Amino acid sequence: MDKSRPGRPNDIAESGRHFKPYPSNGVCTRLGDKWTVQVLWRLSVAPGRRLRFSALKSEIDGITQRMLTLALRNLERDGLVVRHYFPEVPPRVEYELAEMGAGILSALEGLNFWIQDNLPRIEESRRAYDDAGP
Amino acid sequence: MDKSRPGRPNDIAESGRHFKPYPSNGVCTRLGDKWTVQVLWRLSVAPGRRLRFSALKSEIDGITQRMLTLALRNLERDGLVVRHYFPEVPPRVEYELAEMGAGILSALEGLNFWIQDNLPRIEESRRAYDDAGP
DNA sequence: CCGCATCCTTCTTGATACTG
DNA sequence: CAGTATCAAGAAGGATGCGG
Repeated sequence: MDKSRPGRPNDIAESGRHFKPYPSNGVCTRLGDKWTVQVLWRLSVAPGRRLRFSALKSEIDGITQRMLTLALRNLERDGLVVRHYFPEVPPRVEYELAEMGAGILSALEGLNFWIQDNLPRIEESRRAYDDAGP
Repeated sequence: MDKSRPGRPNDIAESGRHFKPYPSNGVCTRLGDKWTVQVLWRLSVAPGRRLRFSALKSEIDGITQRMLTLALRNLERDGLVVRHYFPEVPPRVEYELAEMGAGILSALEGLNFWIQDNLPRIEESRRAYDDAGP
């Protein structure tokens, strides 16, 4: 299990066309990460459910090239997104929301509504807890 | 913004009764972490929606005292769980699932079903992707 | 344009010992 | 029993440079 290496960052996560996927591969973990749901959402509202890499990058505020690439690779690997590569010059790559990708977004609607309805109360609870403070 | 300290771990996250909450405080981030949903789930199926700290700890396989404490503190702060402290000897503490805690579990049902239905296909997609590559 | 490599920082989790 | 404190390690995210 390679317990040998000391505590530096891993910096695994890719190499060549077939990258090494994230160590944490649970579905919920992926949905909880910083960018994945945003990527799925942007694709779902795009015409033809497709967007170029650069379009995604400019629509998602604050994402870096590296993190967008990683998110897309993991989504592709899971079958939630399809990658279309056009070997032109300069190259063009489009990402398309797959059936399963649309499905998981629907499955998230209930949670989405709940959060919209309850976030104010959660934030109030946090304020109260913090004010009671140390 | 205190950029001074070099790249060692933070080890923030608590101190005294009022701990310092996780920096990432989005609801989805919390749900994506390793233990929170498990804790909510165990409480929801317990009689009276209540369990002692030690009961939770023994029911959730692999969780450490530290991580259980942190998960419960964050849930309490968000108003999803209520902490009942009994100053006996030895002390007893019970955690109760609050209304909002039950609500978020219901909101997660759709996602839960989706994952059950689609996990086999996701795993197959992962195998195919990994096999195709180097 | 798209994306990989490298380096670095921050966040999250774990192991262990100790206490009211 | 139910925590706190401390140390350590692993994983996620960001900045930047290079290349087909």
